[in-house]
Amino acid sequence: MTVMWQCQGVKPPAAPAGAVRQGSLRELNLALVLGRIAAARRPPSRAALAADTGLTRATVSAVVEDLVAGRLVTEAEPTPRAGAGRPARGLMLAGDGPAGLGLEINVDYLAACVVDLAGQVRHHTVHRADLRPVSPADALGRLAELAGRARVDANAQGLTLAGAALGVPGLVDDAGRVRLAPNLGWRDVPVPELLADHPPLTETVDGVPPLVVDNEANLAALGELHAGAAPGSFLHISGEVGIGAGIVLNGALFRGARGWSGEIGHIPVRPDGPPCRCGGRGCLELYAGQEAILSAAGLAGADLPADRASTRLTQLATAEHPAVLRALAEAGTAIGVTVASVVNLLDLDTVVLGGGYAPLTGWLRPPVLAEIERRVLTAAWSPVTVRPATLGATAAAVGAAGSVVRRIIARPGGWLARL
Amino acid sequence: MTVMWQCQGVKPPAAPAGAVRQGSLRELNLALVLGRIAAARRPPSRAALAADTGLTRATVSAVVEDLVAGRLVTEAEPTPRAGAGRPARGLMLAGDGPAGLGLEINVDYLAACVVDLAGQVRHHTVHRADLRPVSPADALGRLAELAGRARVDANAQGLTLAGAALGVPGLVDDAGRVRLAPNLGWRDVPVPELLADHPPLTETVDGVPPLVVDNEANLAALGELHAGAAPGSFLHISGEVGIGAGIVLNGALFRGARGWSGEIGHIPVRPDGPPCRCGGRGCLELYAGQEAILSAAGLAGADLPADRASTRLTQLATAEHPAVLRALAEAGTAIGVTVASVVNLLDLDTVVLGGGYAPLTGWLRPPVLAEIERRVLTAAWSPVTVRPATLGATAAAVGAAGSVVRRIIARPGGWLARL
DNA sequence: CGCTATTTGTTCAGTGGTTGAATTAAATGA
DNA sequence: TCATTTAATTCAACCACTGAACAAATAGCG
Repeated sequence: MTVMWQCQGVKPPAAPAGAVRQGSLRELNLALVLGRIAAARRPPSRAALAADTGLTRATVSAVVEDLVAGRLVTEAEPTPRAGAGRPARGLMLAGDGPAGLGLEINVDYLAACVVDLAGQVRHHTVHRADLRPVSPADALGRLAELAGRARVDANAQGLTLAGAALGVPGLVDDAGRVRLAPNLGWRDVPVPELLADHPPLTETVDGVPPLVVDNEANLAALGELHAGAAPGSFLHISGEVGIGAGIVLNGALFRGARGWSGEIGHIPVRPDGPPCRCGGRGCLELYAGQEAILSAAGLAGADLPADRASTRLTQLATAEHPAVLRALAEAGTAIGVTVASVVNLLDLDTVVLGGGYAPLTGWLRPPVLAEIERRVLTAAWSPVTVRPATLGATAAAVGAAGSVVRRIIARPGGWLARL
Repeated sequence: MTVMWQCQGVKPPAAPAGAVRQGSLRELNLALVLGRIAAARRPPSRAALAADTGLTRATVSAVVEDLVAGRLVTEAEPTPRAGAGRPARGLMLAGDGPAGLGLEINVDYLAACVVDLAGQVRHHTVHRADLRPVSPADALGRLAELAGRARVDANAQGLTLAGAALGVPGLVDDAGRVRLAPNLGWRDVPVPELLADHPPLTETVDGVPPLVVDNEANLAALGELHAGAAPGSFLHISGEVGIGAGIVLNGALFRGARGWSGEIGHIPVRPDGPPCRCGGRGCLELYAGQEAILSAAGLAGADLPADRASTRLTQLATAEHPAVLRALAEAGTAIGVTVASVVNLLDLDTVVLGGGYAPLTGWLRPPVLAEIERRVLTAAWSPVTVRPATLGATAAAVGAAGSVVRRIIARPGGWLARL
């Protein structure tokens, strides 16, 4: 049987860096103009784009024509603008063109969502189930079903899915294989092969396989990058059962030499502390992981599902439950020590608390900031912002879908060539 | 008086990202071809470049013509090559074109060097002096004198200086101002203003001021990137009086949001450890800084100059002096704990020990590797290499000069336009 | 020695894409 | 109503790359 559902991991999609042919020029300008349209707060006119990019109005017109023909851009209706002169026709991202499918497998739920070019979430399904006892093949089967329904819904809305991304709570290699997902109990799961039986969700576009598998913390950070008002560089920490981080540098996710960056949960906080299951000692996860916080708060036996734990902690903290407050202060201090290391190393000016940490930001922020103040050499000149993630619990799925859309915006040539 | 010696810090030189005009195309291909020539091990022919880049032979010929006219490339003499067919004419970087001037101010010496396009060090002067009691203005005056002599020597060799970079052991802001250089005793030193009195070393090329001021650890890492066989991403740790790090990601130095990345010396190793002068507690510098190692080795009172300390330690370690061996093992463990954090976070596969650590690598490596093994989640699948820097004590100056040359190679358009 | 095969480098017409100026389009305001 | 103003399109000119044909320079072979 031929593999119908091609798949890959996180290897950069053949970064060109090669010859700059004649046509590359147009491709670059398509990306440039589309990027400006996407980044603009209100629909810009062709003339404004010309002034903004430095291209001629003639060129912008030609480029925009291509983008409109490719259903990536539409003209906004009568623009309410003052002043004399012919009124500008605003340009905005099309709401009925290509869209991205985002998928997520987590410990206690599956999720699928569809995001259009403009970043709107057009479909969203969450399927709650404890997936630890389920085999990877079965879990992926259920996910494919969810994805199929998402596709039908998207098509009904006039959208065309142009790719999909899947977030998993673990390490993924270049081939899309899940090397290790401890909290899910997966090890060396060949996602591409297991999905080969299922019908493809989309066709390959521009050499990019329709499904990209990535770490959920990475995808959540990407979601934050493109949903929130986050700056070009920040650290996104997701506190779930484990603690993961996505590092966004200069507007791009940094994946590391092998795509395994962001393992912040196993940064040592106290090198001589208690042993961690990773083999090290005194890892952050032992002080600020979900289990650690719950047990410090005296809620160890409650056995709450992951998303409930955070809600419960928020309730108790709001009620000023002393043990919970103490547990959160301790966790915040540990996070702060770690974040101080990261900021000293990378000089980031923003830290986003995501996942289960997001609702707890009010209690975690003070100790985190205190440690940064104490330990970061440059803190005096340049304050570090600590803020909650703007996306909710589904950040990874939305971020996954957003990453697909983002790639289209960054390289529209591929999508247009497909026509 | 007009400022004759323009200056700036580390802000990226107006990253284009803007319009891709007609001419940009040529500029990109100039950079592409020149980059391949620079990266090739033996002088490639035009035909080989065409095959390599994907451009046509016709285009490569035209591009090369421009590069030769601009003195960036020369034809190698009769290439000893076998096989039938017209013999290829190899192309190599010109040894008599533009060159970079690298400068360094450190605690106990000043240095100036000139590096040509091919990466050869064509001039090198070190002026030893304890600069702590000297005023910044005087120190910079002496440096300007050194630079002037370097320029004369370079010109005598037929080289044209196309820019300069200055490394200082401290934090530098966008304007080239040294915000803080603790070991030098500098604070808020406006390098550009202080150098305004001195004659300019070069003219502005392509909008880039002739002098760029940067942290010495950053420049040393850049030097390693382009001298050593280092891969695209690595961490370069310089152990001097303080401990600095340069982070190279995907072949580019990562500077952080404000250019202050790499402050690895103040990453907490033991959050509750002894207080550090930075205000934190248990910083790496307290366990692996030069003073810490010397005092742990029982050499505290020796008061050796910075570069002698490392030599002395090497001698004693070679002689298996027990206290020294113990001190190095402890320092290595502290470095290892910190490096493990970094590798967990960034997934780097190479760590370079530079500065004073380079000659001590034999003793530092085992404990560093041991900590990585224990604490890095992905260590089992992907080994981390720990190796000494290939450049010696002058890595920063050479790296500074190299960074100038590197910019010309990356963007030859600017240099060619100057003609 | 001369011929062929082979590979390198150049020349030249053709084409795609941007430029700049002129032109058309559509509104405001006196 | 018409001048003014700004937006968008049209079109000849130009720049850089492409592809193919051609010239150059060598090795191998009879």
